[in-house]
Amino acid sequence: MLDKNFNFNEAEGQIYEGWEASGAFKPSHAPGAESYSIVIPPPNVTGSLHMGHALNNTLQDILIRFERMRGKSVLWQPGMDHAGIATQMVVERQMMERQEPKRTEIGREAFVEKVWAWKEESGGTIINQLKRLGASCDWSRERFTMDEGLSEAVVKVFVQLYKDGLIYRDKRLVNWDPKFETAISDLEVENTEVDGHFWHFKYPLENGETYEFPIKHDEDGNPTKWETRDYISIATTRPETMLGDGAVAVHPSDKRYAPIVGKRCLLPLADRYIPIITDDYPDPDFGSGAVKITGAHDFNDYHVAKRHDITMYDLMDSKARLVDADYVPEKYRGMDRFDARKAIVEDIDARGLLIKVEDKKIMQPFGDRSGVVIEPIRTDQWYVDAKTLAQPAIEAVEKGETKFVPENWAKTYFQWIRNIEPWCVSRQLWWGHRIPAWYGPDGHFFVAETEEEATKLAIAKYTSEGYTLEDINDMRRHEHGGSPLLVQDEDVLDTWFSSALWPFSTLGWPDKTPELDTFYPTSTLVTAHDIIFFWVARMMMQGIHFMKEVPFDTVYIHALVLDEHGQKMSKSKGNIIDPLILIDKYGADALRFTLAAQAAQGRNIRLSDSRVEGYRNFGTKLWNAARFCEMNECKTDPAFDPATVSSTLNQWIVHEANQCATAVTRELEAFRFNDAAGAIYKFTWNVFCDWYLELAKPVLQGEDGPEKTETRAAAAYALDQILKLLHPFKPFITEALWKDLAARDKALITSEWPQFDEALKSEVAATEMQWVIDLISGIRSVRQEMNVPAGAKIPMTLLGAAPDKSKLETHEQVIARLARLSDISTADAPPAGAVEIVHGDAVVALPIADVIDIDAEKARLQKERDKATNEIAGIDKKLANKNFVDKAPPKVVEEQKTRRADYEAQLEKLGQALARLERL
RNA sequence: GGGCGCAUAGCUCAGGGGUAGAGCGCUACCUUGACAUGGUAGAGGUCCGUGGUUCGAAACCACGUGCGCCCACCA
Repeated sequence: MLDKNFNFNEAEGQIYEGWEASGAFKPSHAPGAESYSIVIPPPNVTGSLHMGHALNNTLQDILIRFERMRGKSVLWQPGMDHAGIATQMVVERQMMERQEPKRTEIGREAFVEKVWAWKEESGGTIINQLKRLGASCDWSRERFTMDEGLSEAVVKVFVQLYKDGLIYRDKRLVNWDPKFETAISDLEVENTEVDGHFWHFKYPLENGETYEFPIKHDEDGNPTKWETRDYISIATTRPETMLGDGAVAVHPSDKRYAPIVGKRCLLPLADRYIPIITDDYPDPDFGSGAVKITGAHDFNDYHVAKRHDITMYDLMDSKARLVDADYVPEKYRGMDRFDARKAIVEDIDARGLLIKVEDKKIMQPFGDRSGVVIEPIRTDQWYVDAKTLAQPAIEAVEKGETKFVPENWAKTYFQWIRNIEPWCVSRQLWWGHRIPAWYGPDGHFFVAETEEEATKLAIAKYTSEGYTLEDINDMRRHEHGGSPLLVQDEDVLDTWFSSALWPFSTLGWPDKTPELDTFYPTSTLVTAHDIIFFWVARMMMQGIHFMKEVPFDTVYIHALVLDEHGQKMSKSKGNIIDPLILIDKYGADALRFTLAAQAAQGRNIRLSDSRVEGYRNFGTKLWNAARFCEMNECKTDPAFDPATVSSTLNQWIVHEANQCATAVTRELEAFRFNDAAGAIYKFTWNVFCDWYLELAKPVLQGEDGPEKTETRAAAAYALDQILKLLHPFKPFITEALWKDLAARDKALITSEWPQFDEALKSEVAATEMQWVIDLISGIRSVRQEMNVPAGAKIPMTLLGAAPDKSKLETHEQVIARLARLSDISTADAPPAGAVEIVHGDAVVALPIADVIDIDAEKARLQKERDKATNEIAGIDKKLANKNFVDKAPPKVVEEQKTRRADYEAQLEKLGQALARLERL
């Protein structure tokens, strides 16, 4: 006997272990089975489960369980990401807390070892959390981006792209994170508007030259007043970079500055002279119209400097301190950039060259992980030629080889990928895939899979340049102690470089494995829109380049999970809802169902506790329905054939279950998780529990016989259908019930998904049962309105034609029970003093004269009559419209006519009932 | 500056050319033998505004208003 409630805390773990132990999570490889695969978006090894993961993995698990039950050979490939910066940060922080020596003190090797140790010890908490959620990944295939196989793939890809000319080394301006002292890609920079200042400086002209600068204009913009200036006015939001100015630029059309173009001005503090040049970049209407050009510290200026061959002065070191260089005045050397800013403004002011300071909102770049201001710095880095790789990735989506769902997200994808910039992939970190490039003498470098390979390349290269082997050996022993000929690049690759390979690297590439054969391209990628650029686009590029096929058929983009006020959850806001707390409180099933039920396409999800509670209650409802079935010995009967049931009630539930299966299947196929969840919810609660079980009670609790036997089997059948259809959403409770209710040869997780079956349809039964349900509802409604005590039983008389009378007869017992009737009769004329309900073609009379309030009853009937009259008026208006009758589809016109007739009939009966009341 | 999205019940949100929906909340009644984590019955809506398309618009289109988000080098 089942307990009164599902003890999910106790059961979930056991059930999960049972699944895993049975091998249910592995692909079936059943002969002839279609394959279906999903690669998990690998969570950071440092991570713990947040609500975004919960949603993401719930949806994946729903698809996986659905397809598994549909008989496909299913692989959900799990794994984790080494998350370069994030992990390095975590371990360094930990070392600091333990007051251990710093990373730089213990050296690279020791540090990397520590990270691995940390990973073994506490990395991957999230895997266990995913298991608590019920994720049915094939854990035997778990991968890690830094494990041997995947690292091999990374090296192969890097070398191949290099050979293809799609990876190159370049010195250019890059986004530099001074906290982590590494380059980062454009995507890792977050531009945020902050309060800043706009400083206006005077740069004095060389040799005290002067010019007339217009300061007033008439309506037509012609200057009316001039002043004599011996300087050019520039404005900047970043005064500290002025030391690196190589020029001042104005727009060629800017007449104000025409007299001084080509001349030079003094760069204050630096005491250098720099040219005044023209370029299209300055906007004459902004600021003073003159822009200082700092080629080495600003992306715009960089391009201007390149165009005009203007000297770039590198001002900052890796920590964004001013460098020790002859072009930096001694005073500022070694100063932090912000200290330098302050000092420079003061010094400019002291020289009388500060015109004014304005407050100004400025867009400032921040490192997405470090949170510090990003500094554009010139460095040597490795770049991927993303533009070339992007081409086929664009075409693949254009041609529909990969589809976005909702398709709108394809626009976002296109917008970015069509304007893609070179991707900086090198990071000055220690935790990650080391770049397979080796440097040798004379500035040569060699890209190869191994040092041995690189050495061969080097020897060939140096030999070709005329060096003898002996020379090379000399070079090898160049320094005392024998420095090696080649030194490997110190840098590692961007984490996303390895995650871009995830769909094929996890399946065994570069080896030709059966898994690659079977499961690539993967079927569906489930992810949120915030990593379309970081991840989806890059997987598309790498997947197509290396596999010659797109990595997935469909990219399903789900919503972001927000808090109940619509705010993005974040630690700093303190509004994080921890999925594990919800799981403890309401069970994994409840959380999963909530997320699925709210996962409408193209919307954010606002999560609230009450919703989760509601869907936990749904589980309890199901549990108790099952308990009822158990108590009434509704056992699954293998010999039961739903197509041959004889009672209308059973035909109806079979029909409804079939309809529900069709709906759930259709909605899941279309990734409409919310509609799928809604369909099974309604069927379970509003059809099976509210009506079927109630209607079946008289039979189940009545005398033994064929009808009772059939009903028991039908109830068990319907319940089994529910368990199956609900299983992807609520795997634990359904599996528990499946196991408890009957001895089965298969666990629910591997049972067969209900398929639509034409033979199970029964519109006749559906119509008949709807009549019964409406009748009962109608009587209940009137009872309530007339304040008939809930416990009181009252008689009822039906006035109607033969078909209605026959229906009434069939279902007399349940109607009496559910509507609380003492006696049911039929008649041709209504009894006196009765409340009358118009029900289809019939009239239901409840002779409760002694309890009814005549006026209230009149009011009720009048209200209904008014409603019917209004409806008829509305329909008449339509039907009177010639255009409507002519142009609307005949079906719609017919519909309106039928509706009108129905209301008309109702109106007539209501009129008669009112007339009878008048006579009382 | 470009791009995307959203305005429907008190709250959170589905839906979608003809008849307005869910969950939660609210009101009244009900400890009836599966379930009070429940049952029954209710109240509650100018579907943001304006114009257009259409026989018909809450739905489609345009504009407006308000609110989000993404991308972007205005110093």
